[in-house]
Amino acid sequence: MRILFMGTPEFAVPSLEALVAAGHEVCGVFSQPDKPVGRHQNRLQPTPVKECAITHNIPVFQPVKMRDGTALAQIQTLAPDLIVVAAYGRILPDEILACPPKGCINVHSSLLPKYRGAAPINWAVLNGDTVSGVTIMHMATELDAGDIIVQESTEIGPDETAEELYRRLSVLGAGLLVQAVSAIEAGIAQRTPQNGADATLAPMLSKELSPMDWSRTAHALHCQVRGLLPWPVASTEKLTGETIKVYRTEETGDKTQAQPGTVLAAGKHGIDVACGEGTVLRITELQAPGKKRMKAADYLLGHPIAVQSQG
RNA sequence: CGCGGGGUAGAGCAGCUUGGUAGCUCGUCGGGCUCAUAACCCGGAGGUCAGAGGUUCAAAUCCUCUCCCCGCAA
Repeated sequence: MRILFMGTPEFAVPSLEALVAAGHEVCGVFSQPDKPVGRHQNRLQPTPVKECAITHNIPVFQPVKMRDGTALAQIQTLAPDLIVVAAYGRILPDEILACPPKGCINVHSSLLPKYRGAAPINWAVLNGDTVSGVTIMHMATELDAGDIIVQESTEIGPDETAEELYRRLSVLGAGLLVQAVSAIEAGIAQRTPQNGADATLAPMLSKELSPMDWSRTAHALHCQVRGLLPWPVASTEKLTGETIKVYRTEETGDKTQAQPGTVLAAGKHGIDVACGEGTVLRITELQAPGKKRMKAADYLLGHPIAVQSQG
């Protein structure tokens, strides 16, 4: 099938690779415009999807605007049977959605109608969900609200981070996408409307989500730490005065009478901090300003933290 | 050349302002204590101070350039 692919970050790469590997004719790739990334703000970086497209000699298009007609004209010239969107980061106007004869489908990293929006994987982990998944659906005018073609769930491990789940779902989504495309090609694709009443939103993340409130339970904080990876990362300045990013934690299962935020222990196992409802969270990996990410035990060798008296 | 922080023993850090014996904690090795130990005591090994050049009687420290790492931005 002749397919136009739209995607931007790493998540979309396995889907693009899978379509190519499945023998579909990917006639073009849309990706977000190159942006300065990282330390060299003077240099533009291609998106992961663009880099992948180039290795397969697929023409790349990076329209700045989707609604000024040029994007539509390019699509009409490419004349795809189907448009596949995976984390493109743009809302497509109706005239584009209506363009390809087989329609537009989307790879979304949640079990829709839960977690419509930009950051479904992170929010699933932040909320302490134990199940996540991928949905392939038709695209509708309303964001992530289209009819579901196929869906597959997967368990979220108790210590799994959003970053790890992201990688797993990108692969899961790629496989499911190829199934869906085959079904569409064969004319046997399912089409199940979403129950809009069950819909929840997963908005973009921000640094405001980073600070850790030690009066929350160890479990809630553990979810916060896992869910905010790889960005913006949970942080606390209560321990040392400087802002420490917290990369990995464990729920100790211990109980304490100490005030939330009290450092109960600091040693080679990590830093144990009292949390809400008498629970205890152990920080095992962190990052100090200007430093690399390191084991909490290593950090302590050069930055002793006083264990506070419990009260 | 976007702004800022950093590179010192296997790990995490101090020392640099004011040049003059390479320091701390942990790990490691050996010995001791102990029923025993991740505990404690004694002793040892381990560093071209990121690299190159310069100033100087003398550079981890001051000057110049290069490389690498981290944060800011998403």
